[in-house]
Amino acid sequence: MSSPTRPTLKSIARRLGISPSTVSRTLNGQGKSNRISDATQQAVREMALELGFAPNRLARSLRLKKTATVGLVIPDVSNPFFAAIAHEVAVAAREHHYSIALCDSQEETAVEVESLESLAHWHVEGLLVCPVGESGEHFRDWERGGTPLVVIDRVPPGCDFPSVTSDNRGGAKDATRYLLECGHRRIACIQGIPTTSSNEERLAGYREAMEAAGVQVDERLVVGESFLEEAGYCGMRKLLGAKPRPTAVFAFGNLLALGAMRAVRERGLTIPSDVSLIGFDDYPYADHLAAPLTTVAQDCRALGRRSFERLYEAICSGQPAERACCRVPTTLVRRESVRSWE
Amino acid sequence: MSSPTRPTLKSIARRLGISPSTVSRTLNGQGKSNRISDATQQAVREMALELGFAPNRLARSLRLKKTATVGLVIPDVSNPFFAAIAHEVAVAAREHHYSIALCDSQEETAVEVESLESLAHWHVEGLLVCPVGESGEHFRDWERGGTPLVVIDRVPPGCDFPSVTSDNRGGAKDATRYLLECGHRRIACIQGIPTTSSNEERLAGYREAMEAAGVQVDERLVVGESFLEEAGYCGMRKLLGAKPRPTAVFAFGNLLALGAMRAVRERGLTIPSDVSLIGFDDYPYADHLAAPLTTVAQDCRALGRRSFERLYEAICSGQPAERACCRVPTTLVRRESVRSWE
DNA sequence: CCTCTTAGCGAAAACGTTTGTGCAACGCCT
DNA sequence: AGGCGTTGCACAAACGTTTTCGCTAAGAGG
Repeated sequence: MSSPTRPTLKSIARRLGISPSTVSRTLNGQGKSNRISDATQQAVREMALELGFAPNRLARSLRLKKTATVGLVIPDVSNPFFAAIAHEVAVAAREHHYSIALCDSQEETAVEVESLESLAHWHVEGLLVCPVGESGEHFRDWERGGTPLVVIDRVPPGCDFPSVTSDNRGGAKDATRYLLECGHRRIACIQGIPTTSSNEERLAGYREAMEAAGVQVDERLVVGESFLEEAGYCGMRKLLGAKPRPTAVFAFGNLLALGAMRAVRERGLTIPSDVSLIGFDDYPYADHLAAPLTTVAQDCRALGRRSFERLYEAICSGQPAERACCRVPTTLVRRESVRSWE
Repeated sequence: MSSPTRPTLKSIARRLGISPSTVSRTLNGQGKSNRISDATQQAVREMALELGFAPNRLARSLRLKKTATVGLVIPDVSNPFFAAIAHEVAVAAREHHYSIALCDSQEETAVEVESLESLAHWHVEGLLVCPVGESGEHFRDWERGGTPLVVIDRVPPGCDFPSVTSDNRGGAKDATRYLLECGHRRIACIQGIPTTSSNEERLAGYREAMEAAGVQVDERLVVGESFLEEAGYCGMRKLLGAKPRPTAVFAFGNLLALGAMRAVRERGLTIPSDVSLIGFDDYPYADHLAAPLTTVAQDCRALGRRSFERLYEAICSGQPAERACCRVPTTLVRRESVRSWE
């Protein structure tokens, strides 16, 4: 009872007493060019409809060497930032009649490696990946396959695939400059995974702005080593213990900011009167927080869409996408988590 | 240069001067049972390693009639609630060596229908779907295919597939009772899509609690018709305009609560002094909101995991999963968005 | 009546696997 | 020497498509 064996080209052909090729051609709109009579075409279409025929895409893909599928590898889909990217990719893929195979690498490089292999087995036509970022060795293997790949958000060290990322340096620079303009001088930052490009760029932007303003960076004030909430919490605890305490903190990720807020709160302090905070990434809730969060908003939708489109072009052209990095601008959205000193 | 044609069973066989079947058997660990000599097996394995052989899962699936893939259809992956489910499903799938094909139905039934079709073409072995919920007609077609399907969160009208949902009625009852205990009597609610089971159940729980407390439900105080943020906003605006104004509002979704907060804020009012608010769904940010949100927390992880596991069992057993609905308990997390009247 | 088009379709190979069956060659027993 | 069991592998079909090539029959032209 379970499987009434879906109809196939063959079964349709058999019922009509014709050959599978004829059925295939009509159903693919090649009836005219192959001189299938209108009568036959009619019959085929009717029968297909009646039986609810759906072509087996496995067989089709095998034959055509085209799967119309792209892989999407994401460190954690439940992170709103990545979720937004995934959403946009899914929408774009649908528009182009592509399917997407999703893997959640759980922020672990080992899982990421495994995911890449799995997707290779499925012969996806292209790969979109937000790398965990610690290492990029395993991407070498992928490269040999000749399947296009586009990296999103974080570029792992030693990886020169085409990428789509936010303008991290610019964003961080804007944020830091803003803090400086507000009169802050002891500005700390809680960074993410230090080896990732996005982190490095943000750090660079931070340093650059500090330097331009002629204020020395106190190295004890740059803390953190992962993008997770816990790291934000620990980082902020450490910073609050420092003396003199920094007057402003720049958190390099949404989860980091969240953890930082938890630490501040736990200490009985308030933002921004006791300490100012700026985050990276925006989200709908930011507006309603106890201290509405000033943050460097990334355009997740653009990230998702642009990356899919670059990949799609590469797939269609048969060429790997241009190695160049595509930068999506960020915008500083000013809310109320930064205190102004005059 | 693009495609150096990945190695196949055949190519390995040719190089070694043996037959593809032998290669297949060794690589599948059936060497012993098929009396392939150790020498041959050695040679095969080495060659496979050297060429970086990866079996073509399309061909494999075609032959085996097993794709080791499940479809996941979600109304909006960027919604934290669904994102959490997706994450958990992805993790569970990986543990069972299953791949997942993702579709975002964009909260539109038409897209959902299309997604189902697409996934059927791919011959996924099972389907997990969080339905948009307006209608369940199109699920009938799926049923004929004999492929197991599990519905998550919302059960559309007239759909009797196995499902995994939160204990919506219980959760809503708890929340309403809590409001009553706090002394509220004029309690409004902003509902989501009225035809969905989750909405109906929440509404039922609300009514039940009200009735049990002997307070009449004022029908003008139940507003709303979608789960989107905008609906929450409009709903709250309407409620704030009512006279006498309700003292408490129960929003049936996370986005609804968000929209409601926006409306309150815009009106220059505060939660909970001017109006109390309870939400449905929990999220990490709730703690840090201006008025830390009291909410009925759903166990998204359990929802995701349980649904995958039910599906997996159905797949393995060859039977469709039990029609019964699996209920995941909710917990009321009390924060500070509800004012207590004595 | 013979050839040439052209319309209309079928046969078969191929994509890369898996698997049931067949079949040599070898050793062993009687 | 003949029979038998075992070892070690090859052949071929099948999964459901797509596509190249070619075939037949009818009509047109001479």
